[in-house]
Amino acid sequence: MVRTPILNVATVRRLKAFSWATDRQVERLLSHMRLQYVEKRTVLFNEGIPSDSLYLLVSGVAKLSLRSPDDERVLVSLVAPGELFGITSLMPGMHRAFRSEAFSDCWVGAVRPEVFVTTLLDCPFAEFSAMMEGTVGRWFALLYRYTRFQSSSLRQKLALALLELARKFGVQDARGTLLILQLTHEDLADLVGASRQKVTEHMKELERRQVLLRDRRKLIVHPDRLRETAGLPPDEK
Amino acid sequence: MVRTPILNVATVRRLKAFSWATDRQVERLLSHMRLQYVEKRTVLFNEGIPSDSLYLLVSGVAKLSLRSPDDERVLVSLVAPGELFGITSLMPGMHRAFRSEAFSDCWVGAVRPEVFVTTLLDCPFAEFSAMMEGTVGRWFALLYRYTRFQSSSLRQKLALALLELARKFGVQDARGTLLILQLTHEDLADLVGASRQKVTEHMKELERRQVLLRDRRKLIVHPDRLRETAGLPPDEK
DNA sequence: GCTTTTTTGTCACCTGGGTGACACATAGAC
DNA sequence: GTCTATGTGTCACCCAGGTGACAAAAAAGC
Repeated sequence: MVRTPILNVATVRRLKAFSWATDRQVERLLSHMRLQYVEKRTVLFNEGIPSDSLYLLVSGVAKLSLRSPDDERVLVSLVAPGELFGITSLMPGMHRAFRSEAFSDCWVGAVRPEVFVTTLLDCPFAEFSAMMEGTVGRWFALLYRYTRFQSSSLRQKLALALLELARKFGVQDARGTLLILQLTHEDLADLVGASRQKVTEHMKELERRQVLLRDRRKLIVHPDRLRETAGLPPDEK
Repeated sequence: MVRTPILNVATVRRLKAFSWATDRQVERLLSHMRLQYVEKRTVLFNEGIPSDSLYLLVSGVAKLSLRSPDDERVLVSLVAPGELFGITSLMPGMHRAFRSEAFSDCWVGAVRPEVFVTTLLDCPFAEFSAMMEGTVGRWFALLYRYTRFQSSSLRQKLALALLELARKFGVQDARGTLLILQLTHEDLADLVGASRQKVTEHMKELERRQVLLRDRRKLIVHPDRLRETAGLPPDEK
């Protein structure tokens, strides 16, 4: 028999995430929080689905993971009691980046992100979330890339890195997406954490396979073929 | 001869980061922005120093990097024109996580984070930044770990992962820091992106070296020795 | 133009860590 | 307690990618 934990204002205010909030704010927040018991191994949300809730882990341990192209599981992080998770819900229209499941039996509180923000910060949710996107959104993309790196071959890492560069520095061109950037193989090597020599080899190979081509020292890439070599699904944007 | 770029309201509003702001907000923000020219290879800020400015890259390319224990440079990201960077300044008392330098000659605008937040969001900076820390702070820590992973051996990765776990799940114990968590070697392997077998080998080795010990299936670690094996400086907290 | 420096391309060789296989230990389940 | 699951420890073998070395090709100075 599982006893429902008591979530009172004093308990919550002791958590680092809320130490700065007032009693009234915490009170209001709690009144909007749906508490649920989640059994070990149960999936709370999956990667890729729209995110409409922010979670507070009340007790137990939660796990954030993702499934790589070759179907390996990457354990991104373990969530400790008192932590907030499911943060993608704070950014407009963003889908879940990771899957979350209970690592042990858990008590979890869920709030709508709008309630969370307006209660604690007293500013419109739309503005807050646009702000988040403009500032930390980029960091998120980075984290995403690095978690993918975890289980990738050098070739895949290169493809992932080039995709990111294409998104940031690419302009359309008759032959593909032109990167307006002077990148040496050494720069790429530093970006993917590999040796310069191997990067040279793989870049040659990618040229041979028509995934990219070079005009002097400018790169022209084929995003869809890059996605393919990176083992990503064929474009969702 | 370098021409100072013109930063007017219309130009700035076209940037993704500000598309949602009003003319008046952007105007006020610009009036508080110090524009500076940064020559290629010049360091804008170094890792570890207090962060008191938020930057907008106006033109050129900036580079975020870090120096790993064995002195390799890790290129974390390249910043494109129109992007904000130096985001650590939005979190209370946080130091720069990465070094930033000009990858090409750049024009950069700097604002105080308080001005940025109060202008665009009209809510107290202290609250906003506490909120950021409680929500995305954790993601930052993750990003930090992953960037470090980039140039680490398996042994170092393990040490880094265990340090993070100790911070989250550790309780003081006569023999060290006890992790209140039932972790299998397979879990650890998924966390650092390695095979279960090698994790077993390295864990044994760490036990032999007295970096950690096991009581049944609970781990007791020695954070300072872990820092050492991870190649981190001996604790700054 | 010529010279110097920086990048690229390609070797041959080495090593950290992946893989599969299997024995042994531990911990739940009953 | 016994039985069965799930973890742990340790092999032998293989391969992706690191390292060093050096030649060829581009850029950058001048």
